[in-house]
Amino acid sequence: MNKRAKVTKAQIIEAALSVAAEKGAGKVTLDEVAKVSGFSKGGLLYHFPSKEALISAMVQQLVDDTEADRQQLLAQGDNALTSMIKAHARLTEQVQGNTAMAILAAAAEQPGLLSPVQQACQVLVQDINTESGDNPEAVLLMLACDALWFQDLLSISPFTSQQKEQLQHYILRRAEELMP
Amino acid sequence: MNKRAKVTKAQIIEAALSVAAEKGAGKVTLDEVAKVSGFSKGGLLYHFPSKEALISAMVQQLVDDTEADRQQLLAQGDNALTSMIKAHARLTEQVQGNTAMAILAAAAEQPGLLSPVQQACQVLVQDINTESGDNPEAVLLMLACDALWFQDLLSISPFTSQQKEQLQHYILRRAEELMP
DNA sequence: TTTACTATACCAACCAGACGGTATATTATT
DNA sequence: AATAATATACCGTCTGGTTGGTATAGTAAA
Repeated sequence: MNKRAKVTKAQIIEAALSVAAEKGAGKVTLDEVAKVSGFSKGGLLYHFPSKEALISAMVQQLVDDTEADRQQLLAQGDNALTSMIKAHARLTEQVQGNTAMAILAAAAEQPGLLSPVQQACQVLVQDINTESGDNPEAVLLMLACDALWFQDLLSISPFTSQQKEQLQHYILRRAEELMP
Repeated sequence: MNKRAKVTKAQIIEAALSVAAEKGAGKVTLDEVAKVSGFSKGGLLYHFPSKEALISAMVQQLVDDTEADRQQLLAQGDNALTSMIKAHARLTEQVQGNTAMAILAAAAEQPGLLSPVQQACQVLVQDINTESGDNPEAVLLMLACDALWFQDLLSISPFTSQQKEQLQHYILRRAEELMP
């Protein structure tokens, strides 16, 4: 797969994510993605052999991006818990914060497409448990962080952005206390 | 609205929830719901003037049921935080645990349909903050509880059911310590 | 108590448009 | 020229929604 195809694929995925964000996770149709991306429907199906393949790629990109962020933070010396928290915060702050919409699009299309996400979650929990010596407090902080993310994803967050930031700082501080 | 209509509406909603759970949140079509519920498509549209109205009713039922549970626990003397945690646990344990699928179905159809959920969340946070004197620890416990629920909803939970139970107990214990 | 009327609850058939996907043609790139 | 990339034109199916109608139940007048 050369560079041009990669760029095109990325554009298509980005368009699909924005459709999901604006019209609803279940409204990701090939016609609409074609219109938004500027490519024709035939063009989409050249790069992704089916709609399912497209959504699967969206999910994979989300998983890969998040994992890359986390690995980078780990390499900088952060522990598993704080790196996870920071990686999540980055996802939320993203200017084009639609990346996570892949999850809802997959849940709408076929829940089975989410298994890469589950696997990534399992690895994460394992890492955190190993590092914290199975301290449930660590998992609790991870879950709280997750919830803020889920709430944003569904646009049901009861917090203002400032409150969310404060909460994230609070969680991060607690994590640092926990794993010095 | 008399009893018969109420029963029929409930049956339709139940069928819609099971379709969402089995086929995916975006696959809730009138045809499929008609087939599963045993009513005709015309019958559905007699009770719910549009698909959107049906999904909206699903969301409202979820909000109402949860709020009823919570109020009952509050009346028994529980505080806002522990009653919320217990109400969430009940939702998860429900034999026909599809109720929460309303959220994903709404996210698939039109994200705006989720605003009742957001309002309910706001009330919840307000109650918890008032009772705890704005102690962020209380919100943190609420979020952790939420996350377990979201993970189940999307079938991406990295925990076994036993681990989930343990975590819920841990959260509940912490909540009781926090608000004696 | 029968009869006429009305409202509720539901259904089968249909429609116009949207859907995912295919087949084929056309244009760029190498 | 050969291959990769994109566009156009369709096709069969499914979609949300409409229509006209039926059966049942209640209600009121005779």
